[in-house]
Amino acid sequence: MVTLAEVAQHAGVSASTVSYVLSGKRSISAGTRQRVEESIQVLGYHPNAGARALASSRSNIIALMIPLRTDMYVPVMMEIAIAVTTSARSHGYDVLLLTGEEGPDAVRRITGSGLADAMILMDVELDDERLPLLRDTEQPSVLIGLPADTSGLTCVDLDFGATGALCAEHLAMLGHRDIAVIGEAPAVYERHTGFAERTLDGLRSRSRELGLRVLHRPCEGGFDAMSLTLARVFDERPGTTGFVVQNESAVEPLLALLRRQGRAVPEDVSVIAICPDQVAVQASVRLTSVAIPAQEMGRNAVERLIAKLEGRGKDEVVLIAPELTVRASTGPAPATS
Amino acid sequence: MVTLAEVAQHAGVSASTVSYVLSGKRSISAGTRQRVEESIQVLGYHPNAGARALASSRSNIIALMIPLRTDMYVPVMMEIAIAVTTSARSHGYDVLLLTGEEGPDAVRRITGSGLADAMILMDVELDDERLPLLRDTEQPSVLIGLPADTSGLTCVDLDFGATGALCAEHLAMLGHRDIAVIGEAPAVYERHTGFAERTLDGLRSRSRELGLRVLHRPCEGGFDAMSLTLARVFDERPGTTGFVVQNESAVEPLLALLRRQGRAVPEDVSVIAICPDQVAVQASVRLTSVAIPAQEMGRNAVERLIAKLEGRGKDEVVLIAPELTVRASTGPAPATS
DNA sequence: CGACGGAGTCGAAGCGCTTCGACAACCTAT
DNA sequence: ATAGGTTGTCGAAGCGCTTCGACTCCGTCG
Repeated sequence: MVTLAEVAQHAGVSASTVSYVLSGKRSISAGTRQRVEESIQVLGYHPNAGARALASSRSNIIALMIPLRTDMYVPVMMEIAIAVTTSARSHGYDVLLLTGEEGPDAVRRITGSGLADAMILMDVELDDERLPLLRDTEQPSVLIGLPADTSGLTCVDLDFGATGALCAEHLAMLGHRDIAVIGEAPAVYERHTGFAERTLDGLRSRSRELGLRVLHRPCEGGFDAMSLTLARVFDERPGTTGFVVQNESAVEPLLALLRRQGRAVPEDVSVIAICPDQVAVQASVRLTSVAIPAQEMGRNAVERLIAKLEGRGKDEVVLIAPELTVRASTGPAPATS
Repeated sequence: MVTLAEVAQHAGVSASTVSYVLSGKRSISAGTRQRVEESIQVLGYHPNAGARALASSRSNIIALMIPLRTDMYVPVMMEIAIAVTTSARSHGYDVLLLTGEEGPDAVRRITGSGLADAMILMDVELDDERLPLLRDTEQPSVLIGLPADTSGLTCVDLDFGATGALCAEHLAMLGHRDIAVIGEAPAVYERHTGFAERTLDGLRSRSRELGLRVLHRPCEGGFDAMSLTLARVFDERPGTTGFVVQNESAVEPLLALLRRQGRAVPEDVSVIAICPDQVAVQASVRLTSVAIPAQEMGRNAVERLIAKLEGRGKDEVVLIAPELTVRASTGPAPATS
């Protein structure tokens, strides 16, 4: 293992000089810099992370808490995680992966041990028990998601309220009157995960203004659950012609079921999905959708976090404006029979 | 920030004693131990990770390199990542997330800096450029996946060769004669990712023994790609009655297309998927499948790694035996027309 | 022309922890 | 009673790095 001291000796300078070459915190003559950099190359030097963390009290690590559960749509999580990791790296940070499993203790452990300089939390509940800890600590943090009380916090999220409203508007504009929302699994609501409720609120209040009737049904993913849910929807509101699907693992089952029932999409029934674009274009019908901008959320969160770490950056709530892309799954409401 | 020294003072012992209480590396009297533990509680002490790493030259961190690409089925990756993280935590390790993006440099950076004590690599190519580095270093590592040359390496993977064979056997037993393999995206083969080729090899050689005719077609996920692929399959081999699908994002499109063409599953056509069980039961037909045991792979990899870190544990290749579960998507081949 | 300031470098003092050797106190076995 | 072992505790020496103050050159300005 090569140390700073060895590099210094090899380059004929003092250890501190090498350190300053590395950090750029003091000016170094061109000649010295070059000699040092050569020695680093030749010896294959890599600064020791522990020593660096100890001396500077910065680990250059960002902690990322991802949900453990499997009832949330996973690709989105994965995409965010990768976006976070990639952009963190481009700022010189590594990412430590934590699962929600440990809960608030994980927050204590990380802030206490100085393992990470900052953290990003995903899957935030409306009244998340980790929040008080975050407010108390010096350690910068960013939430991906929106709790009920955002005071003293920085949050990044898709504007799910607007997303719901957008769906309502699109369907209303096409002349639909009875619409059904296929929501996330019941557990997601019980846990009071903000995004699901906010979507619904946004959709409902805009629907009221537009004179749409809304039926909301939570739904576990999969074919069987969707089948039951769909039956009950048409049972209760036979005239339903518009669907908004939030649970992505219900999308394909829904399409298959509608097909099987002889209801054509989009001639008889329109479907809007809230999902990443990739999913929308890969489905068995090219789906009109509101995109979940996973990449952007991850990148944005990292950028806020870095800003905070560097002293710029304030507490703020960033709501990304939703965009609805019209594809082949929505069309004018059929003439009333 | 509370330090060891403060705990020591509060408990009326020396710093080294506190350290020994924490590590258990020397015997401590019951009384002292208790006083120290109380002080730790009262003061809310958390050992500083950097200092600990520096002094002990162990960071208690495992690095996990996941693929960046999006052409691989993501839920499996996510599941493995979560399994790795969870079991690492239960052994007292944290997980550092790296994307394949950095390539071999990431390996150098991690081993050089002592940021992690060991690493787990996913998405291993047959002739992966990271392997020489791993063989050269002292740092323990485990691959999830199987390269061409496993000498000096520890690998954990599903036995994809046997998986392919198993699929062939099942279809042969049901009387099918012409089968098609819907493979991963072409890029996966070009990259020489081991699992895809091994599945195919296993399937082909067993098919030869059993007298099955095999048509293999790589396929990007999604409806459009699958539609093209399927057309070409039936064009070339109109008598195809059995499908083995490796690319999970092709499963639903395939089912939808078959339905649309009026081919009933499993009466006219049988479909086997290679995918996590959850996917198989949630599909629009309950799929006969060979499970990808993501959890087990993750857990297993961590256990081997810990064993190596503790000095037990040798280089070995662990191939998990595949299990085929018969569900509703396979049945006897239709009588030849 | 002397005082001054900036650029470039060095030495030394830690950062908070682990770990080694030393030592005191006690408990056996002779 | 004494040698020998255990057991429990302490002090001190680092681990490899950052960073502060100090120092030496220079070039510059009044």
